[in-house]
Amino acid sequence: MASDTPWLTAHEEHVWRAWLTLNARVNAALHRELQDDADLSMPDFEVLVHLTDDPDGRVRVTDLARLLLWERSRLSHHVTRMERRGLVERVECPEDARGAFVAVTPAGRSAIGHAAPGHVRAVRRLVFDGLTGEEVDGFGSTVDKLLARMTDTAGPAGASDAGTCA
Amino acid sequence: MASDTPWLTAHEEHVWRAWLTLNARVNAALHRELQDDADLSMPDFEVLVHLTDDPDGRVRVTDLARLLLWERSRLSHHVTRMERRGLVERVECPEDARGAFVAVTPAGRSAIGHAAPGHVRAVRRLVFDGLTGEEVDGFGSTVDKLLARMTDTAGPAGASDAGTCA
DNA sequence: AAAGATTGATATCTCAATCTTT
DNA sequence: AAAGATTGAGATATCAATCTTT
Repeated sequence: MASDTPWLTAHEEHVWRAWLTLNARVNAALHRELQDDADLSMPDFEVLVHLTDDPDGRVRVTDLARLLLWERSRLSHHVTRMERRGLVERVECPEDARGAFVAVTPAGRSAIGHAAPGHVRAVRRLVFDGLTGEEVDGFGSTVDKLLARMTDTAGPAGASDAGTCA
Repeated sequence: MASDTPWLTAHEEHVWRAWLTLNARVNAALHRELQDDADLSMPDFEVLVHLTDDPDGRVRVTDLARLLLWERSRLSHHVTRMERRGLVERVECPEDARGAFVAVTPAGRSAIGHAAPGHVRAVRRLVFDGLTGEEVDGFGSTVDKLLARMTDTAGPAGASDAGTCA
């Protein structure tokens, strides 16, 4: 390893490793939870969260990709698979024939409705229970600060902002 | 959604979403960094970190899987691919003919040596620069607390502890 | 039979084309 | 040509067998 690189301090190294490990464990636990409860993967769940957040239950492909921080091609493949399972469907966009919506189906709503309570319980149990209000606050503001600093530094493509179809 | 589930508070929900987003962005940035610098993926890098941490540069398959929080089968496939690229090699275990070591090759050491400085710089830039010492401390102890609480709750298989071959 | 590890089939992700509409 | 989206090929991940040694 090159000798002129400022290395992480022992404490930082520890924090960094702990962060990586914590993430892996949280993801694994939530994955199992969703799988057992509703036969959904985490990506499935994320997609459904954003679709059901919309009043009309449908979001333009590019917008959804931006919300998810995914590449459009990944989303397209994923939608194809979820469509095959009846969880979502593609809907043509009247105002722009190039575009398309992804829309939740009743089955999709049912699936996330079935999954959400257990998922929320798991997030609570894994992340928030046992932390003091002070800790949650400090944790949150630190995460926010980190996030704010990199908002325009990373992430695949900062696409347009067309909330509606046009 | 069922009505008797204690939902996340607005603040917790915010923290949780921020956490997910931050992770996605950090991972994406580090991925690009490693890819550009040394043609390594994050999983490649993680494997090499644990191998080069060992004095002999080799670790038993099951132990490595535990360190990585991976399933053995994933590791086996990954080792096959890394072996094909000359980064690691499989070594028979003399004391237990069932077992095997994964060992770094000189090319593997060279690759991680080439990747490490940029990677460390990126971690510093993304996560630690701009945080006060207090914030880093608070962040670290919170992450530690979370991690400690779930140590035996999650993760694929808490395997044996054979550090050496036997 | 249990432990250590690998294999094969399938699902998913990534990257570079491709296709259509603007 | 640029924007919106999809496709196909190759890489990686997951899950359930399988194989060998203890």
